[in-house]
Amino acid sequence: MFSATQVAEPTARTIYRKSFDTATTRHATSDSLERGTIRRLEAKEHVFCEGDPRTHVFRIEDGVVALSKVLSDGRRQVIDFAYPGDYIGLGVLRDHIFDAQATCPAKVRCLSASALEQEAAKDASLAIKLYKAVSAELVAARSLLVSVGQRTAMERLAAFLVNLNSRNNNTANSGVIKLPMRRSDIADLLGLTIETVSRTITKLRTMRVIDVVHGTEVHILDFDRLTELAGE
Amino acid sequence: MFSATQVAEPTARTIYRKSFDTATTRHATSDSLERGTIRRLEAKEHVFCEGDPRTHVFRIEDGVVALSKVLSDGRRQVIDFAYPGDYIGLGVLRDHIFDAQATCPAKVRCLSASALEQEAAKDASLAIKLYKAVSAELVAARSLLVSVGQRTAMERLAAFLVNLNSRNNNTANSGVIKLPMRRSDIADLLGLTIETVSRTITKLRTMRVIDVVHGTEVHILDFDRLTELAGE
DNA sequence: CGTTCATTTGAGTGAAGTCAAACCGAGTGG
DNA sequence: CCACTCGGTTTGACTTCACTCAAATGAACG
Repeated sequence: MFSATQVAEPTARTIYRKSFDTATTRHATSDSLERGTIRRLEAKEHVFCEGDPRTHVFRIEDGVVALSKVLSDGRRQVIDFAYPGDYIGLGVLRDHIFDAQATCPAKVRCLSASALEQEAAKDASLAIKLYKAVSAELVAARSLLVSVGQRTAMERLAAFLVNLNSRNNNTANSGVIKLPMRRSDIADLLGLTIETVSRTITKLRTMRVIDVVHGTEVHILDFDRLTELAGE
Repeated sequence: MFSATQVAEPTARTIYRKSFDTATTRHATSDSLERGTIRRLEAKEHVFCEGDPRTHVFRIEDGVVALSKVLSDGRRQVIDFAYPGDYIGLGVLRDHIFDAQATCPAKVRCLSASALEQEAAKDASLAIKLYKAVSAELVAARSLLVSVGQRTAMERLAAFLVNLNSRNNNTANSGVIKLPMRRSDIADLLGLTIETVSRTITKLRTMRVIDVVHGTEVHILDFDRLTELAGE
């Protein structure tokens, strides 16, 4: 809604999980995905805003960036949380149609969108990586849509925690989920209010399914029950 | 939930609007997008089901196909309506994770997913077409997510009608929107119940914003008011 | 230790859901 | 041609889950 004045280099759409598996990335030409300057962001700072020209694609290096759409009356839908390794700003549109905002101190690598495009036009393997990355984002978006459209507050929260847990599992294994974002970010992701998110977390605690430390760290006490609550 | 026994050739994810602009499609190699047998479907028949191996990609030739996810307790979220020219079944996963079901008699062209993949690996321009197509799907999915997560029943319905209208505008210009699907399909798309959809349509009629003929044809009487009601 | 920002908790309300019944063509067959 | 069925839609009465408004609590910081 404000800040983010110095929008150094804005770009497109967020790539999701496993975006560009880095193993196969170290290729002849496609190291355009590796170059690029690092930009540091503080919590709440924008990477780019809706309407900005999409000049860059960003890879998250550290922290979390929320992609969101804000309606004219202030209602806000978070579309996705981008974690380290994920890309944001991919897509075909000239301008951004979402805001991208760090939920905590973060670092992003800035990649030239036009350079990426030109290279992809010549290098099918890079183009396919982009394709796969966006496809993964699509799966994530649709999965969230199912939650928001059909599930209860409890189911949405449980599914959210299970999802976050499986992401983190890829790196450090777990039962512990860091929540590096505000309740309002979670609420806006799940199509709920902060009060409902808070009450639901409290209920999960009294049910002894999770434990919460400092409000930002969730310990899963009963994983089976949690996945059960997530429904389907 | 049943039928669709003869799943001739299942495949991946639905490509959205403007998928593969056909103008540039008539290329050297990429006519793999043009070949392929036609399959006829009756209303409610499945093109493929969740869990089917993703062997084919389909282009809608006629009619409308709904992509949806059905939860174990029967709740259903429609993810997208695919119209003629749209693709369904694109993506990177081995199996389908959604159902695809004709909402009315329809025709689809069946394209081999593996052939498409192999060709894309050699032909950057085809790979980029796939990338653009999936990107467009992503925009559509996220836009729907904003509706379902933040908007009221009235706003969702109005936005849905405006969206359908702009699709049809590309062909025959209008003010008239055909609804070649049941109320339940619309309800499941918007995360509402059929009763709420019905009541909301009735309200739009009494407000003289739209008129409905035979329940399947919407005449827009006050387009400005409708877009206003869609909010943002 | 007071200010600020985020979260939690409480009490009451409302938009959309549920359950149930009526309505409305489009077949179909007596 | 009419009676009946059948799937889909509309309308009505009531309920509920999540929202709103409001206040209390807690954590971080100067």
